[in-house]
Amino acid sequence: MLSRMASSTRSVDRTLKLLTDLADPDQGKSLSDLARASQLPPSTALRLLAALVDSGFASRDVDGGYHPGHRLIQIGAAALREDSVHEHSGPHLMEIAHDTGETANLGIQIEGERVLYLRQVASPRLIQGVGWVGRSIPMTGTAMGAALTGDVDASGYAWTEGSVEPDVVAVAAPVRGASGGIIAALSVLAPSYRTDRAKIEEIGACLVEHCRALSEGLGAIDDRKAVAA
Amino acid sequence: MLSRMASSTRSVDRTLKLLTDLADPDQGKSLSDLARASQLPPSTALRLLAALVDSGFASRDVDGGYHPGHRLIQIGAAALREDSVHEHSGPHLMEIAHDTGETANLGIQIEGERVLYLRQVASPRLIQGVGWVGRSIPMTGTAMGAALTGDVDASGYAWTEGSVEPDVVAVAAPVRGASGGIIAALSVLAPSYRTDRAKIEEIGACLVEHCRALSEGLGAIDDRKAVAA
DNA sequence: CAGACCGTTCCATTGTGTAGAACGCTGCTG
DNA sequence: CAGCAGCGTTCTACACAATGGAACGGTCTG
Repeated sequence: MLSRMASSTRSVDRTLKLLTDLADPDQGKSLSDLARASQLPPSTALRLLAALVDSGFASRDVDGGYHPGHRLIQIGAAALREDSVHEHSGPHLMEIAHDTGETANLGIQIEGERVLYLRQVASPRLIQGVGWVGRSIPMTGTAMGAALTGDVDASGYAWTEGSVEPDVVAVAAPVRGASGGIIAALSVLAPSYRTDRAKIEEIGACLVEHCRALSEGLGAIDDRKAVAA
Repeated sequence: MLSRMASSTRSVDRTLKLLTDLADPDQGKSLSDLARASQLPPSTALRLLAALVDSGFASRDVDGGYHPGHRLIQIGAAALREDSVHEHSGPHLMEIAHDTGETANLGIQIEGERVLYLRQVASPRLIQGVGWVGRSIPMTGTAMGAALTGDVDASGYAWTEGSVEPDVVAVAAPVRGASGGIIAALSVLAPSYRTDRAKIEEIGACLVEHCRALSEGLGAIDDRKAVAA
């Protein structure tokens, strides 16, 4: 691993890595956890985390554990607000969740090879435990990934079974921006046992229709340049 | 300004400052703008920003301007998801906006002295231009601030006129967590000309009711410790 | 009680971050 | 058209900020 001859900014790179780990829901949040995840000596991790705490990017609870800080929440909220897709998808997601009775999601492509769940409206009747917002899944083999690459059937949607989780059907359709390119995807996740072929078609039609409306709204409003680069 | 003898982490502190400025909607986004805002020589700012870009925290558009990057969006989404207040306030905000016909907001206290707008549902009929999410206002003299400090009238809400913006009435009520402390506030913003005393009372009653329901939901679910510290 | 693991402080070493100088570029303005 | 101002960028020698090993006290386990 003698990589990174990029620009000689070790402490900064390390701190940003720590910051990323800090926001990762799957990670432990103790000093040693974070130090180990970043392959740093505890003393170094401690100092860098202290800098994050000083700046409000992290906070510590009484047990000494680290959490995302208020500044991170502030910046995140501001960044999301600048994302017009996120902004306008809200009502559509709610309608989709209502009409299909299943969980509706908004996803975008990040880092070229993954899908980030940006927003989620849970099935109205089902009290759903897991939230996927902020997590990412691979592009390949998933309905979201197919939709984001434009790999959809004649009706305009893609679907898979068991790709994200076992016994779950995923249906997805692409959202297009003002430039015509695909900038996001809407999807629905539903348990396999209550999802037959007819249901999938119904969901697909619903998604395609809402994606069309959402794309139209986005095209009319603004062309945010570097939002999903 | 000979402060910060804190812990000797200059480059990190500076980078985090740049990151904060980057997400500030009111700031210019060119290299010189950011360098000036942080009082840094351009060469230094360039290198630190390059580190942010390398890590995906920032991105550059074709003009050379800087923007929040995908990682920032990812982290922001994850951080917001961990905030149970944000999560559960959604339906309440929508109902409030629907029932009152005005814009409903969720705010929390940050840095001890300011109120951060975390979430907003615009008035259903009014196509509202400005979004306040991610921005902050002072505690003192605002309805949000009063609600967050518990400074409410007998009915359980606080209101002001013209404190955030001229000719706007603000009404706010506190949300309480499992520990009983105030962790957030819901508010409604309405133009003065269509808001008389009776309307304010109506809005106040609506807010208090929803805050009660929201607090109950939060108390029953989970006690997120350091979320508003 | 020994051992493991934790968070934290300290400090000599060194390598990373710093900022000034210099360059090419674009867009003003007299 | 020449002159100037401001931009983004590269390069470099120097100095100081960042590093991580060692050592300490605390808590938890077996």
